[in-house]
Formats: sequence, C-alpha cells, structure tokens
Amino acid sequence: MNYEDAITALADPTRRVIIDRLRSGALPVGAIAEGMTISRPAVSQHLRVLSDAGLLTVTPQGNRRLYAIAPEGVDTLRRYLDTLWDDALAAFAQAATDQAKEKDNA
Amino acid sequence: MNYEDAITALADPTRRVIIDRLRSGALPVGAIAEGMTISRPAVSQHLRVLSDAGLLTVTPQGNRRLYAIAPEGVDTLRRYLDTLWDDALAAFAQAATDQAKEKDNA
DNA sequence: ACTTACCGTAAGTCGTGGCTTACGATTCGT
DNA sequence: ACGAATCGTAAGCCACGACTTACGGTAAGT
Repeated sequence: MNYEDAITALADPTRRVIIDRLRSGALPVGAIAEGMTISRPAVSQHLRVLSDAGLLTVTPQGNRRLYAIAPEGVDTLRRYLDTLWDDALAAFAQAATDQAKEKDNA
Repeated sequence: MNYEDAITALADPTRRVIIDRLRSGALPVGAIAEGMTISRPAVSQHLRVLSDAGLLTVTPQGNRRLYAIAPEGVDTLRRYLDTLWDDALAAFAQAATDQAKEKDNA
C-alpha cells in the first residue's frame, strides 16, 4: 500500500510487461506467461511481488487465478509523483525569480 | 528522457532521499551528502544516475555543482502512470459490468 | 605559487534480486 | 477414482548494482 513497494515493483522491465498485458483486463497466469521468454514460475514470482506491492488483485476462479491491475495501488504512486511534481515546479519558479534578482544587482 | 530510466532511478531508497532533499531547491553535492550514512562518492554516483535519467539538472557554479530536480523528467514518469491509471479504471469498470451481466444469467 | 576545498571517476568487494528446475497442492474432466 | 491441467513454493545459481577506498582534476583562498 506504500508507494515505495509500488515503485520498486514497477522498476523491473519484466513486471512492466506483465502490467501492460493486464491493461485491457484480468488474465490467468498461463495467459500472462504465454509468449514470454521467461518460465511460468518466474512469472508467478513477479505476480507475487506486484500483488504484495498492492498493484494487482487476485481472484481465484476454479482451477485458475485471475490477476488484474488494482487502481488503488496505481493511485498511491500517482499521488507521490504529484507532490514531487508540485515541489519541483515551485522550486523551479523560485530559482527563476532568484536569478532575476541576481541580474538586477549586476 | 524515457520513463523506464526514471522509474529505475527512483526505485532506489537512497536516491529518493536525495530527491527529497532537493524538493525545496537546488543544492551542491556536499550539502546533499551532509548527514547521510553513505560516503560522498556514493552520493555522486547516485546523482549521476538521476541526471542520466533526466530527473536532475546540473549547473556548475564556480567550485561546486548545483543539482536540482528537473520538472520535465518527473512529468514523463507522471504521464506513464496517468495512462496506466486510465486503463486500470477502464478495465475495472468493464469487469464490474461483466460481473453484473453474469449475475443476470443466474 | 601553494594549499585547501569540492567533486567526479576507477577499481574492487559484497549483498540482493531475478531466473531455472524440481516438487507439491488443488481443481477440472471423464 | 484417476489422470491432466493450473499454479505456488523451495532450493540453488548467477549477474547486476550499491558501496567503499584511492586517486585526479579544477576552482577558490591567501
């Protein structure tokens, strides 16, 4: 649920591929691993990391397990970047005005 | 400039500490490393990674080098998460309606 | 000019994380 | 009830990255 785990999970390229495959909707593990270069257990491990980070939800359905993107998890990371964005803009504007003042004194 | 490098750079906890220290404005390397548990060269290496990822700007000023958050770099990552957010919401809504239909057939 | 301060880079060590194969558990089909 | 399918976990291997110390290069102070 914390943004640290979320950003760590999304840092891996393979996990971003998995996320991309789930963009259009939930999928079972086999369908996710289909066509990928790594083994299915490896995909399972990645799914585990993504779930623990709050980025995926799991719904067991009979024999299979459906994984889907958890909007709430994405939102926590989004909010972190929003605050960083706000601060970065404010600091940038401040630096611009400071530099203008500096030029006045010249 | 690509979001992959940006998210990889932000995945490291130490680098997030550095980013946090720059939220209020630009700082030289010595001021950033001040009070941190790691050595100053280690901080330099992290600054290098963050700069290469487009998240920081460097402005040499006499003896020192000022590092500041690059709003543009933060924005690229923000946009990636926005698209992910949109898709996640759409898939989530689709799944909800599907489940409602399923209940109708019962 | 000489020293001091500030910073980046090189080389080397070590832990962590991603991958594989092997195995066990659960559920569906017949 | 038995075999097949789907999936998670354990153990082990290996590369990558984060850190250290040591060094060099440039600018400021006196």
